[in-house]
Amino acid sequence: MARGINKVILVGNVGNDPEVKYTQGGMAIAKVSLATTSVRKDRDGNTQERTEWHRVTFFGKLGEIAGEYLKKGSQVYVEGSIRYDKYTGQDGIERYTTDIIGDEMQMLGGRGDGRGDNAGSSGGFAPRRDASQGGYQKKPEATPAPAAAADFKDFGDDDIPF
Amino acid sequence: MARGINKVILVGNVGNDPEVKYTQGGMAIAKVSLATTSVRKDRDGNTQERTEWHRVTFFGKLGEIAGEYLKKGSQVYVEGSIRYDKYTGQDGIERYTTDIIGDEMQMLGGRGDGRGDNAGSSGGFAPRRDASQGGYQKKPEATPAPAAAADFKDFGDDDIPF
Amino acid sequence: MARGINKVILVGNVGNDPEVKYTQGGMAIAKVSLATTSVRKDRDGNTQERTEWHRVTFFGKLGEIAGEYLKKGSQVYVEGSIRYDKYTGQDGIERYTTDIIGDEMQMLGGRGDGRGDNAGSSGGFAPRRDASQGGYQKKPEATPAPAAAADFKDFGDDDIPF
Amino acid sequence: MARGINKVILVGNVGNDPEVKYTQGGMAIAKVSLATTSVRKDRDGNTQERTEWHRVTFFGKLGEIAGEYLKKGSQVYVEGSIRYDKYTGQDGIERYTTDIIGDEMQMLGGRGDGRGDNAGSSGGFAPRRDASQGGYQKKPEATPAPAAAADFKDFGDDDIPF
DNA sequence: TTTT
DNA sequence: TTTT
Repeated sequence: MARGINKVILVGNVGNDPEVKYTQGGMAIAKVSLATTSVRKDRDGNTQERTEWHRVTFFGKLGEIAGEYLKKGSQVYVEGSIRYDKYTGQDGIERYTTDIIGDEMQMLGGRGDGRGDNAGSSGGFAPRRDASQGGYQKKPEATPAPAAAADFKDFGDDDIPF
Repeated sequence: MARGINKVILVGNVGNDPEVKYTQGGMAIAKVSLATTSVRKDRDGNTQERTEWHRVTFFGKLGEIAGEYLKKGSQVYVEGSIRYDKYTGQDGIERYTTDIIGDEMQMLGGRGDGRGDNAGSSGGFAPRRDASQGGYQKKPEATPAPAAAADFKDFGDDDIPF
Repeated sequence: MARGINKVILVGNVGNDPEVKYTQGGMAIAKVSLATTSVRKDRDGNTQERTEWHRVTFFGKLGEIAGEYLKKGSQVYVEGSIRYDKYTGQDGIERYTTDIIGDEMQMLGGRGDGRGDNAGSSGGFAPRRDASQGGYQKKPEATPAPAAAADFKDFGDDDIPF
Repeated sequence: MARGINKVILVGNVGNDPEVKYTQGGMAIAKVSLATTSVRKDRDGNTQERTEWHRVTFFGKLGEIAGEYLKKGSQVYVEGSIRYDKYTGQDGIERYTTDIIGDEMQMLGGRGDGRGDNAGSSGGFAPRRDASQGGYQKKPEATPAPAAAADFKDFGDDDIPF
């Protein structure tokens, strides 16, 4: 019986173009690193800065959207949960990983790349140019058109009046 | 184009047994009041306490679960969004309402009712006894068995490995 | 005794330049409207869009920062709580208001990549030009220099190692 | 310049009595494991359950409160941030840890009805009996009386009217 | 290691 | 209207 809430909310900048691969069943898995930086004053009055790099994974349709629209430098809102895994490396040593499994994503800042070279775009968010070659594995079949970059939230129950 | 995040997280105690009604299409709509109380010290060192009463609405399957399992006094986690509405009363005066539209709910505290009279129950959360008469409107048709009280989160994509 | 969590997380666009006033004790109170828009498909496959306008209030130092840095159109992250109030208008009619009391704020989108080509700028977010005249009431005394626009989070305990 | 939001919200059950130690400066550091369990149906209709064990650390006053009031089995709400660290073990191997740094905590479920029959108790949550011996290190000096177990949120600015 |  |  389920017990508990495991929720993560991140706003940060993506450190790399997404890596996208597909399961045998054709489900997309997109991975990015996401940086969140915080500042504080230490007791000497000096400003201290610290950056956490989150490994964020998106599955399914959201993985496809992330693979299309996120790129190095994008500022993004991510909501998801923390997942801890353990594996044994080829060297026989047990290692641990922590991943954020994203279940909602929203691009921020209009022209989130900051390279500003897509002037003339009416919206600000464009698919990455190399998206069709991107990732390290092709999707085996035709990709359904990604949902508008708009809001990536899944609205489950179509009956619900907003 | 969607822009924005509108997210509310509440943990509080329910002030009343849920009111449940059904749309013509058979969708459940459950409403409860939820109290969240905060304390702080004022500048005189006195403890000040303030309670907010949130109007929480659950639609669809979650509405059915809420109608079955929540009752006056239940401690509950609710995640949802804020919705503002405006209507004109019969007196011709415009009025405004604020509702929390719940899209996740989880009961807290094991036997959240405190009436402890359902001894023998193996779990602690039992449907309200009067659920079948509850609310102010009957559901027009047979209610599908509610999901286990367990975890009320909708897991959208069955492909996603946890 | 306090019971409950009342937390709101918003990402949206500001609808107006902030209104700032000061209490007799000199505490800033800044108010803005913040829009969050969501989209969904209705059962006919049409895209439906709905915008909520949140009334957001910032107190104290955060109110000063909001008053300086937010302006109409700013995209912003806000974390806070919901507060419901009731008052009786001059017409003798009871009315209700809902406000989001912000306790954390972070500006978004301002060339978040850091590769900005206007090197020499300290960061991308500039105070509003008319900030010194802004608002509808002056602060009675000298304003302490606002914290760097950077991260508006209050780090309470200086002892805590990040 | 700070950029980003790194926020975690957990509701779960504590797996062990807290371990509390103190820095040379006398600051408490309390650590607990917190379990969050989720369920979902796999594609064969079988119920799958998965538990994440979060390492949660509380510093300062909140660490003292956690050390006093949390115990194995407690249900608790925690809000904080994720922190990743890397260290080299005595075996010379680099290892990584992930911790949740708690900055708000609230105990849940403590006889949420309030009609409790052990009148005379001040409230439902009692300090752990062995708190004075608890943890694996003593605090070097007198502990300031912990804040009421009530609400552990730090209200920063005493001027703020709720 | 928790909880249901 | 809840809860402590």
